[in-house]
Amino acid sequence: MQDNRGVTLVDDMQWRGLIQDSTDPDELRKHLDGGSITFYVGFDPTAPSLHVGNLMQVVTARRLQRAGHRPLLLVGGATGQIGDPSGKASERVLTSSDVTAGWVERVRAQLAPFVAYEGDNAAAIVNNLDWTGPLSVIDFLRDVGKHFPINKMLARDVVRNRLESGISYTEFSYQLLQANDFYELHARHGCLLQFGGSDQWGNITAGVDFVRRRGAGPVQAFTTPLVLKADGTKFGKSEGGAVWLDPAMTSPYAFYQFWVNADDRDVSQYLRYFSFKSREEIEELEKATAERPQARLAQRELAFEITALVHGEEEARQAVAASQALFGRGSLAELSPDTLRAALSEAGLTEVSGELPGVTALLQQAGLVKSGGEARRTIAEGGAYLNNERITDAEATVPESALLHGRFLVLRKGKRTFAGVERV
RNA sequence: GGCGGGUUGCCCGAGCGGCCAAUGGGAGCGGACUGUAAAUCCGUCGCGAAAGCUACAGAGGUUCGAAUCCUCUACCCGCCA
Repeated sequence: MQDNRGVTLVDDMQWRGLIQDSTDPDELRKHLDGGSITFYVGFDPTAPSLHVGNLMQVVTARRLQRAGHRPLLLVGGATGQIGDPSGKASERVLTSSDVTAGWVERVRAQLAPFVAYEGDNAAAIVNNLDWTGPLSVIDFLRDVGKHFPINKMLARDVVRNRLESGISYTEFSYQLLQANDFYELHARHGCLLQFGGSDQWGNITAGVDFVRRRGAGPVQAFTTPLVLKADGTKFGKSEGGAVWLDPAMTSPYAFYQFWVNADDRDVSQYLRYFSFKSREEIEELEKATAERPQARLAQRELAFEITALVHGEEEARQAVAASQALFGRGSLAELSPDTLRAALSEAGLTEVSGELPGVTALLQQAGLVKSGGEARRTIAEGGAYLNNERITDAEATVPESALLHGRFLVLRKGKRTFAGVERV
């Protein structure tokens, strides 16, 4: 399987840096560059939405399908109720079953648009609760547990790190469930490959071994690298919180802004990981970044593509337009009412009626600050702006004449956090 | 089961009975410089306009006055059995 220049899927993935570990590089190449195979990647519903940290897996699944392979996207209705100890310093508090059930549905719906359901390699979304739920304890212990030597399990880093701080039998058992998933998917759908984040390596190889021990397989696996940021902070956080894929939790505008603000040092790697642009296009953008970093061409292209992928082209275009309107050098008064309203809606628009509150209350109502004290402090620090003009007096009131087009106010905190107010 | 130590603001971590809303670091936030970048420097960082209020695991108590002393409760960590 290769494109017209003889570049295979695995070549491309290696160039992109997508393959961290693999069970057997030669076999992996045979599978991925050979015919069409069925693969799976799992997502545990640990929140009401996926976040950008999950995007690597989502995009990679899409990438494999585009190359002709058949994706099984697994939602962890069962494993999500148990809790994966991988990478966790302490036991997690269980979420109630019905809450998890709700998250399962949301995650399932969220995953759906990223893959195609037609053709020979039509994707399927599966839920491990379907086969784990009906499994009796006796069957589980006899058919699954028997293949897991305790001494091996205790030696795993994930478990060893927790021996001191404590780990319950529940979390200790997690990898058995995930291993069994691979077996079930192999048996039911002929799944030959699993991939996941590098923190999943232990769980994944447990599955590969398990399939073999039960006399099936062989099956293969690989992991994608952990996404790192040049400044050492965690990837996927913005303004304190996670960047979610759900537009109700992170607006498309905020989502777009997250990518636009990518560090110059990181943007090239992000393009390789997340974008479907060709190697030539990406190298072109890398050159642009090196020559004119201030233009942020690579960031803009990345942000548009990913926002369009997650929220659709129309939303992405609106995020771009809003960003241009708010960050453009032009005067806000010159923006048409429609443009202004659209931009502010993207950034977050609060309605007020009647008399305009003072600037302190306004900042608070618009959600830019949490308390009146913080509003005052921000003003004192020179970090609050009304219609792009610095607010100098915390006691100031807002005159009617400040309303753009007779109804809008543009509030800003710091350099890049905007909020709109509409007088209705 | 016995003995000892611990529980402080988002995190780590100081804290003499009054001068403690609580040292310091990190994160966060703002400013300057820039490119809505990085690095750096500066400022800020419970609520309240203020008076004041609420805070140092929880509940009581001693005291004019407690994060600091006493008692009980919960949780954590050592040592012994």
